[in-house]
Amino acid sequence: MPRRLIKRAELPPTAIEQADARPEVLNVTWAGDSLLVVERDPDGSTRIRNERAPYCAFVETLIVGPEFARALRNDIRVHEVREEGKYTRISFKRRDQCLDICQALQGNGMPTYEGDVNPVRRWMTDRMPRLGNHRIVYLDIETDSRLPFSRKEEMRVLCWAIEGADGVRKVGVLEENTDAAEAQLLQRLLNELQRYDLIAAWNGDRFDFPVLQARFEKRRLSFVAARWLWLDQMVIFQRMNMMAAESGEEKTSFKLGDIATALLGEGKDDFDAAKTWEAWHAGGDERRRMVRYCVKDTNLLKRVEEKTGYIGLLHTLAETCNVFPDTRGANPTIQAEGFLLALGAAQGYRFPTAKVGIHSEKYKGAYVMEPQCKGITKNVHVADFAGLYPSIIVTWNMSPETLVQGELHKQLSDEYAQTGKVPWGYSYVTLTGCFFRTDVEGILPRAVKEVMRLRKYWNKLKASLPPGTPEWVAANRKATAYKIAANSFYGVVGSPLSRFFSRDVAESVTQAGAWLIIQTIDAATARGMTAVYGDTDSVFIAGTNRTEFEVFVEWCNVDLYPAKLVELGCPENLIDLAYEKEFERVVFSCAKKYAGRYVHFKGTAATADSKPEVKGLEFKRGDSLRLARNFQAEVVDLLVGMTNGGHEDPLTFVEVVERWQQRILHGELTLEDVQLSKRLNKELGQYAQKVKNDGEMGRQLPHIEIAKQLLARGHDMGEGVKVHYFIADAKHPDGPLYLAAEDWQGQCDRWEVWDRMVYPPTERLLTAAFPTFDWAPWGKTRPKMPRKRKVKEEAAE
DNA sequence: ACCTGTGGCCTGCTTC
DNA sequence: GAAGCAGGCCAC
Repeated sequence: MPRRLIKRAELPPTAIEQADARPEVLNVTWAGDSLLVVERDPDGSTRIRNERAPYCAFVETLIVGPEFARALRNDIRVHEVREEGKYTRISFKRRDQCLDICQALQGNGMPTYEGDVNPVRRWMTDRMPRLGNHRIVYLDIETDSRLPFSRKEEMRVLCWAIEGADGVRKVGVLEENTDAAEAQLLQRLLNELQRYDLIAAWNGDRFDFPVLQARFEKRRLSFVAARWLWLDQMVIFQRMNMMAAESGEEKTSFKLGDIATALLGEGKDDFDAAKTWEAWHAGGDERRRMVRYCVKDTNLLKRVEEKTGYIGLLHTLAETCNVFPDTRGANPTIQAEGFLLALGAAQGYRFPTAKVGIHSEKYKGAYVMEPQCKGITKNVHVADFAGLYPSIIVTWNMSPETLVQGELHKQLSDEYAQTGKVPWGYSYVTLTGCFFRTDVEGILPRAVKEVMRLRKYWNKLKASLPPGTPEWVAANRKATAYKIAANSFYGVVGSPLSRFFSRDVAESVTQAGAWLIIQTIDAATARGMTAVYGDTDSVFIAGTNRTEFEVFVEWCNVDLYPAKLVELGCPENLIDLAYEKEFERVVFSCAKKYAGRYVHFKGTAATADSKPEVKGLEFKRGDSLRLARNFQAEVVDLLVGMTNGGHEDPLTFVEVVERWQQRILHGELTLEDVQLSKRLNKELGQYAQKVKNDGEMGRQLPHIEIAKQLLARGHDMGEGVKVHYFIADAKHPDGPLYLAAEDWQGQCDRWEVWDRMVYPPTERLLTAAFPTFDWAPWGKTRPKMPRKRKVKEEAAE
């Protein structure tokens, strides 16, 4: 069996990607029964036009037959019936009628296709328009600080600042505290925005955009939101940065000031944003400072983009997936839907109408091995599967429509049980018992292959260009966009809310992966090596050397997998194990938590400034104490650091532990040292609240209780907000006392900070590295409380 | 039309 | 102190 079937990287991209002379489409929005289409002609003129919203469903031409087609044409709800080859398109006058008829046809055993597709997506899929080259503008506004966000309708806008990607800056300041002056201020903003197509603001979806919308309406300005794409730059930063963040410190805050400081080495202007009203009211220098602060913010937004290129990448992804680069277009489901519907349409394939209200049991996921080694383990070799899930999808030809179901599945299972051989024409997944037909290529494997082909094309082009040039950056973005798209397919198949959901397919993907790892571990063990760890797509092997392990990996690729996959009926083989790195030493705290230092990474020898690899430890977590992170970082450095590391005497670490213990119990502590940060992942009201057995309301988690307090003080405490707090007194008579960070007075519960928050994470790591040494005694610093007297004794007095 | 997935560790709260 | 639950964040 050939190891590689895809050799099409030389071919040019599809026609979709080639430049054309059609108008650029900047935005399409669904309003009532029409679509608002924003377009720009080659001469640069922009216009908004109305189109009838397309409400369509497809049926199979062969099944529907000419007579039923006639009946449909005579139905008053039907606008048009058109045969388009294999499928017949039925257009409806209203969306609810389209959905009703789909359900009725489905009930009568006539399958319908794509009947639930949103009209904007329908339009995009039918047209495959040329995505506009959106002119980007960064925006920030300052509003009356005396009002909370919940009263945005009454919240006067005090000033605005915009900066185009081209560097053009404009500012507007409220002249006087009157409605007329504000109307004038906002009208100027609207005029300036006409030159742009995409508006980016930090936290824009939760603040700037809704406030502006509310104020435009309040001041009765004529305003069509659909003219622009609205992009919350913070949301895409969070999404794209998730993959890149190195330490926990970077994750504690998504405030623009903190991000800019970390990224650009320069934060926001020194100005208290909670005092905008006072600053505006004072006028003069105070007011000018507020305006400067606002201008600086928009400039930071622009520079964050120049540094990260995330909006540029989003635009490329949007182009690739036939969606718009706004906040919504950053969702993987939206991207995958856009890509798959477009690919299906181009290849004459339509997807079944999505069923509503499916909810399903969770399915089994990846294989994670308990670490099999204690202490400091030397010379551990790591191999992983390249693009595991996409390659499984192609190798087994897994797709919702190639999955064998019902009676045939039973027949094939019986046949397999009797003969011990996978029936011809099908592939088999051992751990789920699912079969996939292999006589036709599934739409999902087809999509994965197309994405892989295009990724190769752009990578090859990138390699031919001088690094850093605009052409190189563009090719790099294209390649990255395709990689992201390829990885999102599996998640979308596993999501019950997506139209491509198939529990069996998703579980077969993960279980084929688990099976592959287990085969690999078994083979390594049979050769006398020791598998010490593995997670999803990786194996960690000790008791071998570099040459032997290289030979083993090659043998897996050339012999082991091909033979096993033929037995399972796989039509091709994209499975590829790659030797990634060797750890000189590695310490496992538990599954998903370890630290190690390299001998080499992908063949390149580690140098004195190579950083150790740290996974999952509190050092990497944004919700741990800074003191806990710094303490653990020092211990990690002594354990596995390149220049300071390599210590193997526990007493070296005892000194460090005692120094940190003294510092925390007696030294100076700042708020930043001891505060915890946790996100609100729901609206405050959505959190479960229990009633205790005694009838009182139970306590909620500290960050939720604190968030309620802050809300009462007028802070915005919506979903996504990070709550900062600290432990003031763990032994307070009314139960543990947590306080909001803003209530910091320089005091906290030092014993609690050390015993419960700072020491345990590192204690676990030390115990993992030196299992025979007792690390517990350093963790009990709180003095014993005088024993509480029993109520009886008290009463007797 | 809020919404990619599962596996795993850990904390805080309540009850037994 | 153990067990069960909610919730957050991380590995993949």
